[in-house]
Amino acid sequence: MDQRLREMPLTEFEKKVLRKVAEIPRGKVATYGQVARAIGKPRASRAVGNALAKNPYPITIPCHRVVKGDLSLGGYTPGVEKKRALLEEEGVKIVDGRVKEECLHRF
DNA sequence: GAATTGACCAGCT
DNA sequence: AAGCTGGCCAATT
Repeated sequence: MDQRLREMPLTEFEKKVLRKVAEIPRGKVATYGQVARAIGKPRASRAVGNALAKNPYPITIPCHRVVKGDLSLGGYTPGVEKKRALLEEEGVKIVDGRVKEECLHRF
């Protein structure tokens, strides 16, 4: 429990990630690679996933709008099925576990 | 301070 | 086409 209270000093990198993800419009999704590139670190897709996994602001940051570069759902700590349901409810079309390219948000 | 992990990506076999 | 390996970034142990 003090683990959470311990500290939450978001680094610049994380802040950029959260900001980009937060600006993704409803009904659209972005890939980790896209987000990583948008913040100036095209090879930091992993760190992006980590930032969301820690999820400093679960309400401010709709992490479910971030998918893998292969357009597959990717991962989701609470449950991938939940993620798929949320995206579909937001208007994202998912076929065979893959998000439609037209649903990708362009930065 | 080194080694391991994690919601990944691209390239090679 | 599917599976494996290496590489990259930040955080945790």
